[in-house]
Amino acid sequence: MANQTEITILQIARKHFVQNGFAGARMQEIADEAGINKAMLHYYFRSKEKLYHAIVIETLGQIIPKLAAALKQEGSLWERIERVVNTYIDTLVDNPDIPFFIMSELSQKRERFVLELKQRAQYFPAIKGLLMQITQEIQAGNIKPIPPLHLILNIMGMTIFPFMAKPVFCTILDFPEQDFGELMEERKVVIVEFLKSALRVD
Amino acid sequence: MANQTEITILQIARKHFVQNGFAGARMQEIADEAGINKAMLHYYFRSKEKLYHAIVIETLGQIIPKLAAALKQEGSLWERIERVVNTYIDTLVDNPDIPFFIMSELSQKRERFVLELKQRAQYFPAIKGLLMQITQEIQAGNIKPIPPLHLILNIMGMTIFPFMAKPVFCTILDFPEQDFGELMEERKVVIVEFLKSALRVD
DNA sequence: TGAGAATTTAACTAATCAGTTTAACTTTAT
DNA sequence: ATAAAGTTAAACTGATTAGTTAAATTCTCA
Repeated sequence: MANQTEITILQIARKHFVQNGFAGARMQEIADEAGINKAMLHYYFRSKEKLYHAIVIETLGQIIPKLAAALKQEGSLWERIERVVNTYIDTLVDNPDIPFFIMSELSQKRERFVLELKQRAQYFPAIKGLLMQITQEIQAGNIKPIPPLHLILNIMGMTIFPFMAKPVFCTILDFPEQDFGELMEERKVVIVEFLKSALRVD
Repeated sequence: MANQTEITILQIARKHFVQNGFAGARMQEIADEAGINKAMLHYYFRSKEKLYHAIVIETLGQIIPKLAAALKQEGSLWERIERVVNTYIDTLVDNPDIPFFIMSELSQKRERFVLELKQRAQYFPAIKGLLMQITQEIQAGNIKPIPPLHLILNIMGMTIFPFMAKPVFCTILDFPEQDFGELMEERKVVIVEFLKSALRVD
């Protein structure tokens, strides 16, 4: 179906944009690898710029709704944190080039990307809800005091960063790349336990 | 002096390569902004590829020796961790485009970059020393057991990730970008306290 | 002072690539 | 069946850009 073709194109094109940058990606090569020709590629997406933008939309669509769902569901602070960590890790194990694409967006089209984020502000209350829940738990004396923004940065950093650092990490520490997915699975437990230990009250 | 000119060119060129990718960066624009002309730019660096490579060398030189020094110095595990965290944060506050440049390297020239890292293997024993020290402290019962690789990922993630996520973080959480440096200064303390709390034994 | 290095300007080249066009062929739905 | 939409191949265009060259000017320092 056309729809399936479009999805294939978007996936392959994202790989090319990540590997070569916007200016370095070749419409001809994207078409070749997608099994269509250049005319068709323009027929579907009109221009390189519009193709790129379609990928931005697609990529945000792959992660923001899942994350918002994980945050919106009822549950204790720990259940929520666990869902967020698991959602990130599952998504990034399946789509390891997402962080690289977003970083290149932030490098090259920061303003436009931030605008795209703001248009999805509907999803953000979920994150602010998490912030509020952290504040409440601190006030109730259930977790150790910590500035909530720092806690959020800690959680996201521990969860997302390893996917970005994979090649450097594996090189410097002689860690085999094929075992990396397994290590990330371990992290689902390790991170939550680490957080619980860091935040438990005396 | 020629040397100062070269350093200026490298700084400006890195900015252009980050903002536009390798293929998208323009030798003419780099020359213009560096206050020289295109002929001079080629006179200094011979080609775009060699200029790019010079930036890789320069960038690695800005971070690896500092980090190795922070790790090599004598001291307790906590003194070392504190030095590493402070070194990263200071370097990244001063050079916020380094993470973006390295990510683009990892996206576009992963193999070559990994090779470049391996050539600096002399610096890595310092990191393995940290790993060993963690293992020893666990065995001595001074800190809570945790797989050392995960602990390293936690430290690096909490420290480095915020610099990568800055625009997303500030947008989603309505945090003013001009206060970001201050927040990172806070993190020097917050991260170490968080680690101590997470690793303290009952 | 004088030679060699550093720097500028401007024009040139060879190659590349996004996007268009045309003309033919195939599939799909009515 | 037939019209419309989907698809292909190939050639073309217009624009851009890395790298070169040559001729002139300025700087450096021995």
